[in-house]
Amino acid sequence: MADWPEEISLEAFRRAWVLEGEEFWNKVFEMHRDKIQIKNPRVAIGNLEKIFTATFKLANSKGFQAMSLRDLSSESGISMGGLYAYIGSKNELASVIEGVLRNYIDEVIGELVTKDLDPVDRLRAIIYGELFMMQLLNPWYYFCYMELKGLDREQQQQAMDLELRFDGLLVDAINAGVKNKQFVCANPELLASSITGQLQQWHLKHWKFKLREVNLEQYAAHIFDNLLLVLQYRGAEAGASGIAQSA
Amino acid sequence: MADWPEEISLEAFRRAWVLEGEEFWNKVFEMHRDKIQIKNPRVAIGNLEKIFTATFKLANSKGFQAMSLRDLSSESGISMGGLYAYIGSKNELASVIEGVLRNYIDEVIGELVTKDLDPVDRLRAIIYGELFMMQLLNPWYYFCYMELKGLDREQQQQAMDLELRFDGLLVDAINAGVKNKQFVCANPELLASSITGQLQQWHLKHWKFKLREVNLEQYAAHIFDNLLLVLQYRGAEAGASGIAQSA
DNA sequence: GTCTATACAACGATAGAC
DNA sequence: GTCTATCGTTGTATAGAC
Repeated sequence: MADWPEEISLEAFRRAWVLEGEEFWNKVFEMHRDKIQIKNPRVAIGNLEKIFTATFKLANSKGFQAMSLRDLSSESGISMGGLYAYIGSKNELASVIEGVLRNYIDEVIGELVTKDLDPVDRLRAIIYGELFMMQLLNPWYYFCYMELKGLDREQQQQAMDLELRFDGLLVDAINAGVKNKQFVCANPELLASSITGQLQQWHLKHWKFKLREVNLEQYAAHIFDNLLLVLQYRGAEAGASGIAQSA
Repeated sequence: MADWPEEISLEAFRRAWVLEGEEFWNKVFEMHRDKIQIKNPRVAIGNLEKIFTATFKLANSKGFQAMSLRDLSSESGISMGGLYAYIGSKNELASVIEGVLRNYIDEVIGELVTKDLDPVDRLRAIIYGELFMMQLLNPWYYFCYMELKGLDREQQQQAMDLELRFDGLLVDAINAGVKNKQFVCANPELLASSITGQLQQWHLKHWKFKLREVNLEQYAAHIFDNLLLVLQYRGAEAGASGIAQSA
């Protein structure tokens, strides 16, 4: 568990939460150590990274169902027999990926709710935090979004519950601001859904942001500034995000 | 080709454009008559509807790749041999679905650009029109969104081009309003992308709207009213959509 | 712990009877 | 125009050598 950084930047977020590198894959290994035949962590961690990375490359371009384990074997450089020392079955591989991501999101969300922030700062933290997560775990998010319907019903429900919980964070912050008379909002739940949908665009429509040459900070400021305008927050027009508005 | 209705309602849109019933499936049949072995329209149209409807039911719940032609055969009530009188191959079936939808969207968009509307009315027409389309062709939209990466690169590009063209409609309307000094907007392209993303939520997150008991008119008004707030359009707070704001 | 070789079920697709 | 029967291929998964 980590602390939310005081400074809001991708670099500070990257330092506060371990979502890449050897330390990250070590945590992934620990999370389903029991479902794996290989006991030696040093060898398991390296191969897990190979398998997951290859899965993302193949599934996120042609689709998980269209990816065969022969594809995965040649892309990861691990033989078909070797794969089964790590994954149990093809469907379990997808299930594990969803489980790991959901676990991480839960952890970050759980830490956020303990923070005592005023409504504006809270909304900023949620928006920037989720976008930083999506940036660092981009292929994980995209995979889980696109392949969710391939999982069993229980897991689909857990993913939907998580999304509702995330919406709930936004709703609570909006309602707090409405109570303060800082915000005006007729339907906080619908507005929260809109924000969540816009955040998810960052991984769903990566091609478009690349084409438009929009970077993460610009997109975060765009969502946040527009949200304050919708909430009719005073001072919103001046760029209340505290970060330069995109040109 | 049809005329855009003066009144903005799903019923008026439904009357203006033929997107359901026998007449609709007849148009679908005409659109790829040459790729089909069956010549008798009366029998072909009925089976086409069965095949497409069954495909949507299966693909939109478990995924197109995970759906076997044996599944499709039993769901549609047409034998495996019979299917091949209509579809050429499994991949071509997905390709045809994307082609039909893109064709329809192009037609509606093409008709819209010929209209001479002021910026606010134009934005309203685009938002409501696209949502009405998504409502009537819901399974088509969802299928094309989720299965796009299974199609060949050329077709993926055409789908992305269409989305950029749709964003372009919004950008033009926003820019016209900025020129008129009706709107304030620093980055019309990014705002247009946000709107498109929010519109697509209507078919992507159907479960959530159902859970929240949000209907189409409420969602349309939500997007439109918030857009006017973001554009700092005077009178936006009063619910400029002309339709009662959701409770 | 990783590999090659293989089992065998399920797939897309087609031929030919009706 | 639609069906049943069947083809060859490819898929997931495993056994057993190393």
